[in-house]
Formats: sequence, C-alpha cells, structure tokens
Amino acid sequence: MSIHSDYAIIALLMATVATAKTRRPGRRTASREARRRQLVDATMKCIARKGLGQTSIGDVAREAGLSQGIVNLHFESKDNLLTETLRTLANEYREQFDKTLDKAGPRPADALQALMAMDLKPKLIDRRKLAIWFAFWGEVKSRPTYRKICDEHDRYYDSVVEGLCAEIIEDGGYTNITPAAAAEALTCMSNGLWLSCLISPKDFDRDVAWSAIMSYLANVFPKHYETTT
Amino acid sequence: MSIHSDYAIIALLMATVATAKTRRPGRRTASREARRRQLVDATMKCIARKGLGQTSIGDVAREAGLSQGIVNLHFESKDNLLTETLRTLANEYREQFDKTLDKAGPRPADALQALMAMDLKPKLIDRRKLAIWFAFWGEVKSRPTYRKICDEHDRYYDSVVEGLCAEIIEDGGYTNITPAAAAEALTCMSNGLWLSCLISPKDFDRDVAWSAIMSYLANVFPKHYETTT
Amino acid sequence: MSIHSDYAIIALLMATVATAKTRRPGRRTASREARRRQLVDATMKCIARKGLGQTSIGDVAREAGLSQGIVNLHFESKDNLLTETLRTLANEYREQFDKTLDKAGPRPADALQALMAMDLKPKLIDRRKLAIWFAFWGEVKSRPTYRKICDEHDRYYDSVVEGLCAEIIEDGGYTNITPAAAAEALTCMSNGLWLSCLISPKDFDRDVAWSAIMSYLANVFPKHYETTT
Amino acid sequence: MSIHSDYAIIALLMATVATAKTRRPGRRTASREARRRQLVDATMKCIARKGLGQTSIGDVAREAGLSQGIVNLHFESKDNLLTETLRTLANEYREQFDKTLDKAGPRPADALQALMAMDLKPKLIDRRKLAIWFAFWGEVKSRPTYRKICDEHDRYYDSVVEGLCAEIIEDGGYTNITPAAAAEALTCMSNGLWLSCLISPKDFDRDVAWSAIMSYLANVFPKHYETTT
DNA sequence: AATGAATGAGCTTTCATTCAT
DNA sequence: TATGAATGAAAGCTCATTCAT
Repeated sequence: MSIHSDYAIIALLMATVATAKTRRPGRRTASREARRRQLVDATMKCIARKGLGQTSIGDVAREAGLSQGIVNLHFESKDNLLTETLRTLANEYREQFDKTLDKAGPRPADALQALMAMDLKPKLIDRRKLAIWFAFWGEVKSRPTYRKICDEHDRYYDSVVEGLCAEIIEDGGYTNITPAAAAEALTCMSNGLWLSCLISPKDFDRDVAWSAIMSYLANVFPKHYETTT
Repeated sequence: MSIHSDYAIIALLMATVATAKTRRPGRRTASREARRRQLVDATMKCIARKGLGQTSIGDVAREAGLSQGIVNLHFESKDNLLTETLRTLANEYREQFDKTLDKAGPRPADALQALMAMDLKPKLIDRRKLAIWFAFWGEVKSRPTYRKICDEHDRYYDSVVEGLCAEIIEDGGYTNITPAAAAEALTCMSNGLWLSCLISPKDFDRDVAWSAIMSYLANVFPKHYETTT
Repeated sequence: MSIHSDYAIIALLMATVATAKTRRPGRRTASREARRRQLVDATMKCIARKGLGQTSIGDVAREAGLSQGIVNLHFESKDNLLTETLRTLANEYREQFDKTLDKAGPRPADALQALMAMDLKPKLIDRRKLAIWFAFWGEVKSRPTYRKICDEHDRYYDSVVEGLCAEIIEDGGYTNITPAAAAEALTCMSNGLWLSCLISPKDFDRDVAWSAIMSYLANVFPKHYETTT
Repeated sequence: MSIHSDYAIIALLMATVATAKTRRPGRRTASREARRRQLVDATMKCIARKGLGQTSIGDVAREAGLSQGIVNLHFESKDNLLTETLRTLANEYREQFDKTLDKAGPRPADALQALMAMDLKPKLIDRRKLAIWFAFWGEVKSRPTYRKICDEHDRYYDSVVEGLCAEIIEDGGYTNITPAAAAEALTCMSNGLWLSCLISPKDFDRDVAWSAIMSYLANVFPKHYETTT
C-alpha cells in the first residue's frame, strides 16, 4: 500500500468491522465459503437482470444450478443472503479502490484523479453492477441494515477523498474551498454519473462525464490540474 | 414565465407529452381524478415508509382508508399504479422546477443558482421523497417503463441547466468549460447529494452540500459567482 | 296447430308451467321485458364466445352496452339471469319445434322426419347455440334448477316423438320395436349428433348425419321410409 | 388382443400419442406420478360433486388432504390440472374400451354389441363420471385444448366402430347402409343416452336404452342380430 | 329505471421456509 | 452437505353485489 492508504486505514478503523466473519477452521470451510460466494454471485446476476423485488430464492438457486433449499441451508434466510450480497458488492468495490490507490503513486493529485477515473472505468460502471447498487439504495430507507452497510462504505470513500483533497489544498495553498466541500462535490458527481449511466445508457458519454469531473478539478485546483477543454 | 423558460419550453416539446390524458368532461371525472390522486398519494407514503418491494396493494388501500379492490378498480393493475405514481412524482418535481425558474428573475446566473438551491430545499430533499425516487431508480434497469419516464424527466432538467450554462458561458466569455460538461457536473452533483442525504441523513449537512455546489460555480464561473467559503 | 300437437299439449300440461311469470300490466312492462330479453341475448352471446364459467355479469352488461348494475337490477342475481337464459333457450327451441310440427302436415311419418331434419338445420345446429346447450348441460349435475328445466324440455320432446312413433307403429303394424325404444333411439341420435358437431366441427358432415338418421327410420319403419343410401 | 383390435391399433396410430411422457427413471418419479394421479382423482371427485366452474384449486387440495400450494407445485397452473384430468378421463375410457374389445371374441358382431353394452354398464355410466364428461364438453367451444383431446378420443372410438360395421356389412352383404352412417348412428346414440342419464336419472331405464340400441342393430343388421322386443 | 363507484370475499399463484431422505 | 417435496401465508386480481346519485 502506498502512503495515501493511511486514510484508508483510518477509515477502516472507523468503520465497524462487519466483515470479520466467524470462520471455523477445518476441511469443509473452503467449500462452504465457495458455495456462499457462488450463491452471492448468482444473486447479483439475478438482481441485475430482474431487479431486487423480482428475485426469488428459487431464481438464485436455479441460476447457481443448485436446488431449492440451498439458500436457506447456507444463509438461513433470504434476508441474510441479500445482506451478504450487498456486503460483497461493497467489498469488491473497496478492493478495486485500494488497488487503484496503490497503483496511483505517491502524489495526492494523481491518486485523486485515478480514483475518479476508476469510477468511470467500463468494468466498474457496467450497467449490471450499477443496477445492483441502485437496487440496494432503493431499499436503504426501509432497511436499516442496508443503510448501515452503505453508510460505512461511503464514509470510507469520503474519508479517503477528503484526505487527498486536504493534502492538495495544503500543498497548493488554496483558500477557495474546504476539503469537505471538495470531497462532497467529487463523490456526489461520481454517484450522479452512475445514475445518468443507468437511466440514459444510450446518451451516456464517458468523455463528457470525464470532462465534467476534470473541469471541476482544473478550476478548483488549478495548480494541480490543467484545463483540457 | 421568465425568459429562461425558453429552455423549459424546448425541453417540454422534446418530451413526450404523456400527461395529456383524454379527460371526458362530466360530473364524475373530477371525483375519479381525485380518487386516483388519493391513491397515488397513499402509494407514495407507503413506498417512503416500507419500500417499493414491501408495498402491497392492500397497504395502499388501507393507507387511503379504502377497500381492497379500489386500486384495481381505478388503475387495473399494481403496475399501472406504480407507473402513475412515478409520473406524478416527476410532474410534481417539474412544477417546482418551473415555478423556481419563474421566480428567479431574468439573469441566467440567478436562475441556475435558484435551481441548485431548490434541490437542497428541506421540502424537496426530505428523505421520504428521496426514498421514493431511489425506490424507482432501483427498478429502472429491469423496468423499461420506469427508465423511460426517468429519462424524459432527466432530459428536461438537463436541457434547461445546459441552456443556462450556455448563456452564462457566452456572457462571461468563459473558455475553461463547455455547457455540456458544466451541466453534467451540476446535475450529477445534485443527484449525488440526494444519495448522501438518503444514506447518511445524520451526517448530511446542507451547508457543506451548498458550499460544494457554490464552490463549483464560483470556480468555474468566477465572474458570475463570488467565492464564499 | 296440427293434429300432432296433441302430444305437445299433453307434454305441456305435464311440464311445470315455469314460464308463467307474474307480468304486471302497465306502461313499463314492455320496456322491462325488452331489457330482460336484451340481457338474456347478451348472455347467450357471451356464453357462446367465452364459456359459461368465463362469463361475468360485467361481460354481459358490456355486451348489451349497458352499465354494471343493470343485471342485478333486472334479475337480482347472476343465478337468476342464467336460469332465465336457459329457459329462454329452451323456449326458443320449443317454438321452432312447434312451428316445424305445424308445417309438417297431417302424416306422422312426415312430422317425424321434419323434426329430425330440424335438429340438423344449420340455423339450429350452429355451433354457438350448441355451445350454450352444452354449457348448461355441463352444470346440470351440480345445479338442480338447470336439471329441472332440461328435464322438462326433454320430456316434451320425447313425448311428442314417442307419440309420433306410436302412430307410425300402429299404422304400419310393426312388431319389431316399441314406441319408447324408437323415440329413445331417435332423440339420443339427435343429441349425439350435436356433440359431434361441437367437438369435430370440421369433420362434421350433415349428409352423413342425415343418412345415419334416415337409415334408422328406413330400416325400422320400412313401410314409411325409403332406403336412400 | 383379439383380431378386432386391428382397428384400435390403427386408431391409436392416428391419434397423437399424447400419453408418451418423458418419464425420467429414478427414485422420485413414482412418487411424483402418484401425487399427480392423486390430485387428478381429487379433481374428478370435485367436478362431479360441484361442477367444473365451482371447483377451486383449494377444493381439490382439501379433497386430496394436502395443502393449498400442492396443485401449482405439481401442475404449475389450474389449467394444466384440468387438462390432465380430461386426458386421464379419456385414457381411462380407452382402457375400458380396449379391454372390452379384447374380451369380446373374434366375431365383429359380438365386439360391436360388447362395446355398446359397455357404454351402458353401471360402472361406466355412473352419473359422476358422466357429469365430468359433460363438464368438459361444456367448455369445449371456448377451450381449444379440451376440444382437441375430445376430438382425438372420439376419432379413436369412431374408427373402431366404423371398422366393425364395415366387417359386418361386408359379411352380411348389406346394401341398406354405409359403415360411416351406421357408426355415426351408434356412437351418437351412445352419447345421447348419456345425456338422458344425466338429465333424467330417475326416468332413465337401462332396459329401454338397451332395447333402443338393439332395435337399431337388429333392424339394420338383421342377419347378425335377433329382434328382441 | 339506470348508472358506475365502491366493497370485500374468494380465487389463482408465488414463494420463503421446513424437513424427510 | 444437498435435495426437492411440501407447506401455508400473503400477494394480485376478479367479480357479484350494494348503493348513492
């Protein structure tokens, strides 16, 4: 991990360590974890294709090529499966996030740009994944558990971005903006771009999206980013 | 309507005029429309409280203080009710939007700021309303009808904002940004702020959100907006 | 009426005089009867098209171009409507039957042949009418009222046919058969032909059907009917 | 099988071999088939007692002593259950039919008489079974699937009877009738007798019915059947 | 006499969950 | 560990009937 991950580590400590599952050591554990992951993957496919409300336990089992009872065997309830799916989704994102941070090199400006770019990468912004995120966000209000997971996930993201902005602001001696406001603007832009991509996939233009982000960076942090209209 | 509504009118023409229903004049029409509206309102309340997937036709009827069969009597299917609800939600937003545009006065910069402010107004950004938007966005991928309505709605918003940005850019002779990129950045920020508000209501700070938006405007259009950190 | 109608009269007396409705004399009576008949006709169309089980009161009202509540206003219940429809169906048949008998002339053999021919007439044996008969027969077992009406109707038919056969047998001095058996054979054949027409409309051949009946008459009453293979 | 079954075989080939289901061999198959049959039996009982239109899926499940969901588990829809019930009814009849043909011995006249007798046998002509046949016939017009099954069933019956008549006619050198007409007359008489039995069970007299049929045979095929008035 | 909005019971169907194998 | 038959609660929808207008 690079130096910037310090923020990541802090954020990690802030967040409830929800992923620390009780892993019984032993022969069967691996197989058990594999089955769970297989089911979570099947769930994601189903949600992306049919939507969260239309995804039944039977669909998931069929998608995974297994039998009816399998989900309750491994997750005890549909609720657990969905929660686990959301957690996995968030973890996957975080892995990408941390990897991106690692690769970006030591300069905060590069790291920030790399993170913004990541959110627009075709792999991540593919509509199926977006659909899953929005499916869960759609239930956030009525499902405290989902809200909590998303909240942790967001806080982690925000804290890293805010840290990077703080470094850049300090480095550039900018007085036109606070780290918090800059981070808020950037993260919100990212999320908003996802919505555009979900709703108007045909009109969605990665270049315009990218120039929207870069125009912000170039105008707010002119010493660090060049205007490239 | 002020001068800025020209964009609104253009956008209006672009959008399918879905609301032009054939209303037979007569005694019962009013009552019938009122019932439909009553049911749509009840639906919104239910979705906000329990989520879209957990809202049954029975819940809606109970919320409205009417009988089981009432929804199918007036909407023929749950699907129609939900579609109508989304449409009503979008129409309500548009009314607010147009009214805001009207009140803002003749200067594009004022109009743009007023629109941004509107999205943060407690009344509009109240979590219940947000929850409904996200509930529908969560189904957009698997429900083409929802997608279409949201798409039209977004296009209207975008076209107006882009028009305002174009006026401002021309007026200020800005070369650092295109109208499209500025509009994309602003609309995405708005949507992203909604997500923050939905997911982290306790941490959501209207002032930070507002300064995020204003910092963008002040930096991108410095001749039109003052820095107010 | 011709002489053969004596049997008709006897049968008539045997049958419960179910059709004697309480007709209040007065201005509105005619209009009221007309509405009832209009609804009965609409019912027949619906049953022919969609089947008895799939015909709702709403369908009937729509077919008649009237409003929802009209059936209950004029018949008090769906049950009454259906019963009245069956009665009307039977009455229509009887009118045809009596008219045929009237036209057939004084000789029993001619009358019998004319009745048999009537059952095969395109107008009567049109599949829509058959469908209605079978729709009611299908419910006979579980609906005593239907059974009663059909029973009366059949008894009338049988008694006339049996009477004609008796005359023919006496006239020809036949010893090979009883009137009851001959009548049973003929009426059953008629009904059975209807079933063929209903089930295999494309293969149903009126000529074969007619020759089946005539072969019976020619062989059983050789002095009265000629073989016409 | 006796020699007469040749016709049965031909007819069998003509008919769509709908019963050849893909039965996966294995443990559960037997049990699954048994459940389906149990449900079909329960359906027959319900239809006989309450009529087709009044038979709900819940009634069938209760009759079978099982739970609500069982029918949709094994048949996927009520429609499938009813279709399967009709098919089973037709198959049962065919089994009886073939068995009767087998037992009747080599002479066509005997076989024909045995078939006619079979239709009047108390076991077969019991009103409950008749009610089921008529229940389905009542829906034939509006349900193409029912019509098709009944059509196949009838064709089989007809082809066998017509074959027997052809043999008898050739053997006796009869010129008074064609095989087709004779077969039509006989099958129609059988069906018509069922209707009598359904509608006027108290007046229905097996002896009269039988003498109606025999009178036909004796008069049309005098060399093969004796007059027994 | 006629309408059509409203009701609520009852239907078919779906589906999370249980459990014997 | 895995299966899939079975359950039963709950869902959406239909419809005969009622009733204010």
